[in-house]
Formats: sequence, structure tokens, C-alpha cells
Amino acid sequence: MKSASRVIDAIHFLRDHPGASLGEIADVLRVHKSSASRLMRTIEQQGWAARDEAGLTYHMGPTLISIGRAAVDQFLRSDRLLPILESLRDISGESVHLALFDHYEMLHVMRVDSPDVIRVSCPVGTWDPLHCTALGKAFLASLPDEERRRLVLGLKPERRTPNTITDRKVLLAELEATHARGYAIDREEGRVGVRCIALALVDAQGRSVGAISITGPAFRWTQRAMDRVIDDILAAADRGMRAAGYAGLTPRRAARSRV
Amino acid sequence: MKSASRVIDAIHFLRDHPGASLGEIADVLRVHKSSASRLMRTIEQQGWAARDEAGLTYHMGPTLISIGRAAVDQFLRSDRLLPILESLRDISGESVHLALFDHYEMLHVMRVDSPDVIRVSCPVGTWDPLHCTALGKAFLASLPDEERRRLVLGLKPERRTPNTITDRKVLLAELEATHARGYAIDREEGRVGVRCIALALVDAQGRSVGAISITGPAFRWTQRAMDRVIDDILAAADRGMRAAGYAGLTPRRAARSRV
DNA sequence: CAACGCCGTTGCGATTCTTGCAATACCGGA
DNA sequence: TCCGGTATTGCAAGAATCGCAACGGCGTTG
Repeated sequence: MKSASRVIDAIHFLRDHPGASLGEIADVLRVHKSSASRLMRTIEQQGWAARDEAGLTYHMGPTLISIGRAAVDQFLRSDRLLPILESLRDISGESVHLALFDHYEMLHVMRVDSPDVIRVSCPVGTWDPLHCTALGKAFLASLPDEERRRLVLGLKPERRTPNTITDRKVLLAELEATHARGYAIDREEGRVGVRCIALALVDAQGRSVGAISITGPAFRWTQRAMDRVIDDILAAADRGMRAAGYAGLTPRRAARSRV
Repeated sequence: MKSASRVIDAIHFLRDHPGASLGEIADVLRVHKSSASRLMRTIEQQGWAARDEAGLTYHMGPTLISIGRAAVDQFLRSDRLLPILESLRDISGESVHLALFDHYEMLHVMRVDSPDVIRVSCPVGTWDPLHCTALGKAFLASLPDEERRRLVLGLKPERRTPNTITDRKVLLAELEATHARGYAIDREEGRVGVRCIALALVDAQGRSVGAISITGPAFRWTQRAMDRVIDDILAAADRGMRAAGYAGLTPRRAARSRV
């Protein structure tokens, strides 16, 4: 099924290279210019690509906006992720959240609450910033270097608590550490009294989609408490993500989970 | 370019029929089940489709989430829509906003301000509800009947001002009138002292993407003021949208603009 | 001013990829 | 165990696609 892949490859290329020319597209797809011309015309007619006035450069078409919207909807209705959240809650005893990257923030879309009377829970549908949450840091850390830098340099890391990282350079270093560690930690950086760890959610093609966080009150969800369960959490998350058709943890993270 | 269209048709079908089986997909695409099987496998490998555990039903894949996100980005960076907003501002003298439908609200993404010292302007990046803004009503009115009903019946029309429509049945009737009229009117339903008219933005394939509104203070942006420029506005919007690769106004609206 | 280079588009024959069929494999229920 | 319902695979026929070469538009250059 070669030609089907070509359509998808073309859209992916347009995503990463807005304003590409026909020649570039033909080059990347390894086809003749004439074939690329015919292909792009078809895609354009379907509204999945658009050209500038001159007809020389291609962009993603507006119809893809509604595609993405529907994809988020169906993603949420899918019940394949809930078991992951539940298993992480059972292991940790704390609330578990799933958030997607959306408009430069993390959008909370799914939640499983801690059974404890004292618990932390963020309403579904609300947004959290990237720089001061474990969710955001896990997501950022999972991105390719270039994209991560672009995002970090584009945001304004405003102070939320005394622990908030407000310097972009420090944040980038923290993201390096997060990447090496395999999971993100929020040490009361977004809200006083709240601590989280979070794991990036990466699809089978390696694209970062969002993150899953385990959130608890700082007096209980201490470093020691995290250390006690982190191996189980990493193992369970890796299993669950793979079972749900995602990439699972990266080799480095998986290595740690094998300890 | 038949096979390229097939991929796109398949995704569109999955959007409208989440959980479709292979048989249904083959049926819609007018191909043999075996071909559909091979096609869907390819799409699935690319992350654009996903199956349930049993492998019997298909859904949109998580990778499409990032596709949609990038499409919004490129949509905003495109400068083909700005001229439309500017021309509408010049005709009306009021501020013009462009919003996309996003998570059951209208997301403001582009703005051109009125030159007047007294003006209304909504920050880019903020959301407005569907039921009490011209943007939302124009978008809803442009949808197919079934989808419109589904959306309206799903939302909670909370009161914002004395003029807010809080009854879903009344709202549906208002949307019928909006559709017939060709543009939406907000009579201080969202904010006291603010009036708007809005036009739906529909892509070349007939999919509603968002809306464009012209917003002014109620003392100046009166029914009489609107009547004075409405024909010019409709004509300019129709021209501009078509030039930018969108559907332009519907025949009914266009008919009015020919008056 | 004409020739050139660069870009995207079109007509056409060769070929590659895709298709539909039939057979196979799988699962659950009778 | 067999049946009805799925999805998948091997294979030959066939159709859609490909690459080529030629064309037309546009800006630059000699």
C-alpha cells in the first residue's frame, strides 16, 4: 500500500515544513514532480492542503482542523487509556490525570481520583501551563530537541509559587534532566502543597501527544513515597501504553523500570 | 488520483462514524473488503487510525491530534484571511474577529481593531460560548441539521445578560432564522452594550471551520448602522472567502448580497 | 530583446501497484 | 463440532499510476 502512505507522508511533511514547494515534496516522497503535482492537486481538492495565491507553496488545509477536533473527541471516548490511569492510581494511591498538548498548554481530558479523603484533582476541560507542571515538563522533555527549544523559547514562564522555574535556560536544563530521568517531577512549582510526577504519552510513530501525571499533596506524596513506587509505576505505564497502542516508555526509561 | 482520495475518504468516514467496522469502510469506499483491509492496515501503521483490542472497530488515531494542532497553527500564520478582516473593518468601521470552533466554544484567533477610540476588542486566545455570541450562532447555523441539534442539545445556555437565549428550543429557532437570514446577530446577548453580526467560515468542502464577527458598541453599531452596510459586507466577505479558498457565502446569502 | 533557467502542468506508453477473487484463519455461539 | 460471522493472505488480471518528455508561464540574464 504505497500510495496510501504517500498521502500521509505528504501531510506530515507539510506539517513540519509549511510553505513547501512542489519540488521539495516530490523530493521527499521520492517521486517525479509530475506525480507530486497530481497527488497534491487531489489532496488540495479534498481540503487537506492549500496553496498561496501564486500556487507555488503548500500549507495544511483548513479541513484538517476539524479532523483534529474529531480525533480529540474520539481519543477521549476511547476506553483504552482508562485502565492505565486506574493502575497508576492503585499503585500510588494518588489521583492520576491525563492531559493533551493543546494551544501551548496542557488540556486536562481524563481523571481518576485518589481514594483518600485528602486528594488533589483538576477538573477535566481546564488548562495548565507547560513550564510549571509535571505534565507540561514531561511533554516538553519528550519532544525532539529542536521542537522543544522552539516551544520553550516561545513561552513566558510566569511565577506561580516560590519554586516555579521562571528562567528559560534553567527550564531547558531541567527538561534535559527530565529526559534522562525518564519522568518529570513537579516540586510545588505550579501550586503550593501539590507535587506530581508525570510520564509523556507518545504514539506508535514517536509523536508526543500528551502526558499522564500522578498528583498528590506534598506532605504525603514525598520524594520517598515516589521512590517507593516509581519502578512499579514505570513498569505499569510501559505495559499499559503498549497495550493501548502507544510507544510505551523510551529505552532509557524502560531500562530504569527493569531495575 | 483515486487511491489518494480513498485515504482521505476513509479518515472522513472514521470521523463521522467512529467505531466503524472493516465491512462498513469497504462499503463506503466501494472497494473489496480485502482492499479495505490492506488500506486500513497502512493507515493504522501511520498512526492515523486505531483499532479496539479485538481489532474489529476502527477509530481515528492519536497522530491526527497533532495534525490538527499544526493545521490550526498554519491557519493562523496564513495571511490570506487578514485581508478579509481588514475589508470588513473598513466597510463597517468596527472591530472584526475571527474565531474557530474548538472544544465546544469559539476560540478567538485573529483580530482587526476598529480605528475609533471607542471600540470593542476580544483578546486572541480567549474562548466565547456558542449560544450567546454571533460567532457561535453563525457557526452553529452553518452546520448540517443533525450536527447542529446534537451540539445545541449538548450545551448549557447559561444567562449572561437579560437578552441571552437560555432555552434550547428558542435557540434552535433562532439558528433557523440565522440560516435563512445568512448572517448571525448578537443583540447584547453575551455582553451588555455590545452588538455583533457574524458570518460562518466554511471550507471548500462545505465543512464549517469557524466564523468572522463584526463587533461594536450598541449605541453606535445599531440595526440601522448594520442595515446600511450589510450588503457591502456580504459581498466583500463572499469575495474574500472565495479568494482565500473557502466556500464563500451560501447561495441564499449570496442572493441577498446581490440586492 | 531574446535566450536561459526555473517552476508547475499535461499527454502518453510502459510498468508498477492495486484490485477482486477464492481460500484461509480466527472467534464465538449453537 | 460445525456454522455464521468476522479479518487476512496468495495470486493472476487489470487498471491506475508513474516517469518521461514536451509545453507554457515567469523572472532574470546576457
